[in-house]
Amino acid sequence: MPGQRESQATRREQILEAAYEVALRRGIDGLTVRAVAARARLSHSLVLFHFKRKDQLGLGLLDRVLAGTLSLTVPNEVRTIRKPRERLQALVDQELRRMSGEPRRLRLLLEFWARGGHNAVIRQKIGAGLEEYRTAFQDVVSEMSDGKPNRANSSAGLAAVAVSLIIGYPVQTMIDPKWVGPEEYLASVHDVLDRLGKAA
Amino acid sequence: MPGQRESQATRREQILEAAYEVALRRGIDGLTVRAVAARARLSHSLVLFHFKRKDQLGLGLLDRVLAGTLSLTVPNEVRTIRKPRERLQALVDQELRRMSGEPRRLRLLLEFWARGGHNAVIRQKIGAGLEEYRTAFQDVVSEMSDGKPNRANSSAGLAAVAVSLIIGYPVQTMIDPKWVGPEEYLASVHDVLDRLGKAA
DNA sequence: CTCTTTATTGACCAGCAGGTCAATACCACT
DNA sequence: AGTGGTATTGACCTGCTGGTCAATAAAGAG
Repeated sequence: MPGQRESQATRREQILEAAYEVALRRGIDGLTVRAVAARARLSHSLVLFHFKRKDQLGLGLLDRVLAGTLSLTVPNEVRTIRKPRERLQALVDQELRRMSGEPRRLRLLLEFWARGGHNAVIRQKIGAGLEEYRTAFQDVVSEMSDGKPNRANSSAGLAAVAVSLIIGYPVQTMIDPKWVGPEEYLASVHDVLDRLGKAA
Repeated sequence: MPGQRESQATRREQILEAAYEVALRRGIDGLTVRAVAARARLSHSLVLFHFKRKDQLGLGLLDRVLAGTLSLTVPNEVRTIRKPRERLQALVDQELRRMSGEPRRLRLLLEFWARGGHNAVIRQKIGAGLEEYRTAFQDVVSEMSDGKPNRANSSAGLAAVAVSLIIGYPVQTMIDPKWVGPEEYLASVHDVLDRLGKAA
């Protein structure tokens, strides 16, 4: 006996929300069609009706996670900083704190990330998000090699390094939270970036 | 009808080797008792005989992976470098290349890492390996804040940053291999580390 | 040679997974 | 009121999973 009807769009959204919560708690392994359905108080057939296959549900969830993590918004306070070096610093600072702020979501992204090694679609999706993220970074600091461009401050390499520094901390933290505090890590990062671009 | 007999130790090793190969190809999801048994040309009951539970097999495999990735051996050429800054550089260089050298193994570690979020035993094991790894790093560069120790070159924070830089590159690479080449990345890292510790 | 121990196997089981399908109730339109 | 499309459901199927168990063969002890 069918229950309450809903529009396609809102149901999909509701299911994705349930999937997100399930994945946060039980991990991607625990992301079973039936678990999601139970969480959303729906029959598991209905979930399969809206997302034809299970992987489509997973990919939908991945989009959600990517939008939450690998999307860089540069606030005006940062954009208006004149010195590119300080701009980069402020941005790294902001993103590091943002990533650390929601560790469970990042952990979920990391799970997808690892699976990207065996799943081409996942790899491609994350690749697109990551490229966009790095490019945004690159744009913000593109003028850093200002005048004397050498191989070392290639903006592409610099963006990659920045990403490493940003995701590196929460990734280490999720394995042992009580190692280095964020202040200590950020201090080292600051010190490293601070001297970047200055002539020796 | 039982087949060839083997000593406990060698069989365990053989099974672990098979598990490693299976996990490399199919990922941890694909790491099923039967798949491992088939790979080792054994009955799946025998695998369960040597590793009482499936998770014990997984943990044994994790030990193997950790020993291969998060163990730092400092060669004499590096240890005898006099300036701590150059020593750190050489070490980061070596480790970055080593990690990038066997990307599939690092990918497997990353899978375990992600699962560490939901599994306390895994988290603890990786935590121990990671701590050892960082400590070794810390020891090598402990004299960097040489004379004028400020909060920025706290060796703990510096070790964490180094680890971020090292694992950050192959982790990004495994998602899109054709972004920044290792030379470009290493150049940026060099540049960043090169200026570390120099007075402004 | 016998007896015990132990590594090995195939048969079997229960549980849960994803997926299919016919039946059904709700809604919009005429 | 009737009609058709569609969201929703429960029952069902098949395949694979981890795990158990009794039977069996090899090896060693006496």
